[in-house]
Amino acid sequence: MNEIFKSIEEAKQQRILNAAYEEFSSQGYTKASTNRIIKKAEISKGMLFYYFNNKQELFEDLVDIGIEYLQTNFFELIDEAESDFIKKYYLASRIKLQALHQHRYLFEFLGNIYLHGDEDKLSAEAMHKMKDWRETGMSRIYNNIDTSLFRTDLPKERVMKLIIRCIGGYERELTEQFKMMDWTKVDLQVYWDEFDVFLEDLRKVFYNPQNI
Amino acid sequence: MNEIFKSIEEAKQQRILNAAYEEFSSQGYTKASTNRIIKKAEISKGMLFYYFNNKQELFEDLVDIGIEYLQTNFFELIDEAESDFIKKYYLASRIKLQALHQHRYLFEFLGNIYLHGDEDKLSAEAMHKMKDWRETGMSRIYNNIDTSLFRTDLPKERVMKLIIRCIGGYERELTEQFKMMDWTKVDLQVYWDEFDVFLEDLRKVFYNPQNI
DNA sequence: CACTTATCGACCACTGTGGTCAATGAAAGG
DNA sequence: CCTTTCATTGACCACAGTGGTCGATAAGTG
Repeated sequence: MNEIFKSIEEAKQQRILNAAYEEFSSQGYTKASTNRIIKKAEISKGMLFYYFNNKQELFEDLVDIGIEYLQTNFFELIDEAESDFIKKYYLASRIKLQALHQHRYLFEFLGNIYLHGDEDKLSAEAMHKMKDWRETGMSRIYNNIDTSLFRTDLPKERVMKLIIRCIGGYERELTEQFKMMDWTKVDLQVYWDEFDVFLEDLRKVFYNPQNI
Repeated sequence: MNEIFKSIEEAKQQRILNAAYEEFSSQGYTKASTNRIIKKAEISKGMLFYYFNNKQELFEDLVDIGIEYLQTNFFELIDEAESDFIKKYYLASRIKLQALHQHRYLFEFLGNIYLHGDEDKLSAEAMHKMKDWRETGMSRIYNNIDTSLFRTDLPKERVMKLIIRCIGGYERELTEQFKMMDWTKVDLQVYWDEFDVFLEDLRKVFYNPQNI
């Protein structure tokens, strides 16, 4: 798909990808600056346009590469068979953090495309891929849930929504904290321990006491 | 403080304020464009620099005006005496929505100043005012909570955190939905009804059954 | 009438944009 | 060894957008 770029030194690829993901995810397509990207990636201007012919193609390649990466390094690692929702979500979070470690801004990049109104920069094919990827990915997490574990005084769907909101709120707190520091160097164990406590609380609150 | 601006037609003031809040909150100080502001506010370039001498002063005035507005139209309306946390949070949300109706991007503007790294554009006085405003405002909501209403099998603080995360997640869902549509014209009653159901669920889940 | 105040947008110097390309170094092949 | 191919650079370009100015008016006031 882009032989030249894919044939260069892996570390350099990563530097360019991460710089570009960060720039596009924070600025959106139009305001993203190729100059800032090359500065952050520490390559010359000529090289960027040698690897990717222009801004548009760079963007398209980023989407393709990103989708493929998450496909193999996130969604496919989620255990569809696991039916305990909280456990499954926990495992998914761990995998997500693993992926974030390598491509810190990838999730933000793909998530913000629609937010920035950059859909029109996507080829019909890429758009289809993204939709597909999103749906099958989500279904991997949200399907095959054993709702009989839930407390019974509330409708299943509402329990599930509450759980999702709680975890979402927690994730948001964490990422906001992490934004401040160089979290690739932070000892994550502390945070995982806190996370464990949090999930136990969730169990106590949202599961049927018999099933804890 | 800025007599010229404050003496003009109220509707025009609002148009300018909203346009500026939107621009600064989404772009940050440096990237915010006065050209886009005047276009959105439908005034001429000359007028903007007639009311506010330059970009910097415009920004400072926005902060001052915003803080004052939220002081009288948000924080002071919160009933400090209310000790039922869920009820209080509900009332605060209603007041917030009321305020959002008039200045849609004000909360975002003030909230994002630090995020965008625009603290240096603030005078020491404004900085102090903001800190003060934040702290007393927050304490108005989070102080004087009757934690004896909470379920007793979890530490109070953890129950409270869970509640906050749930409501935060819910608010986020809503604002993301609202971003898509012109929500100043939406019938909000539907959403308030849903919100009521949601809060009842929270009660059931996080309060001691005796106290529901 | 004069004098002040409100309003406009063409204009300015300047910065940053995406993209090009002639020049050079490095590697490979015969 | 020379030639050809590939990798790499950054000065350079036309252009778009920037914050800010200012002389020309129009509107109001006394």
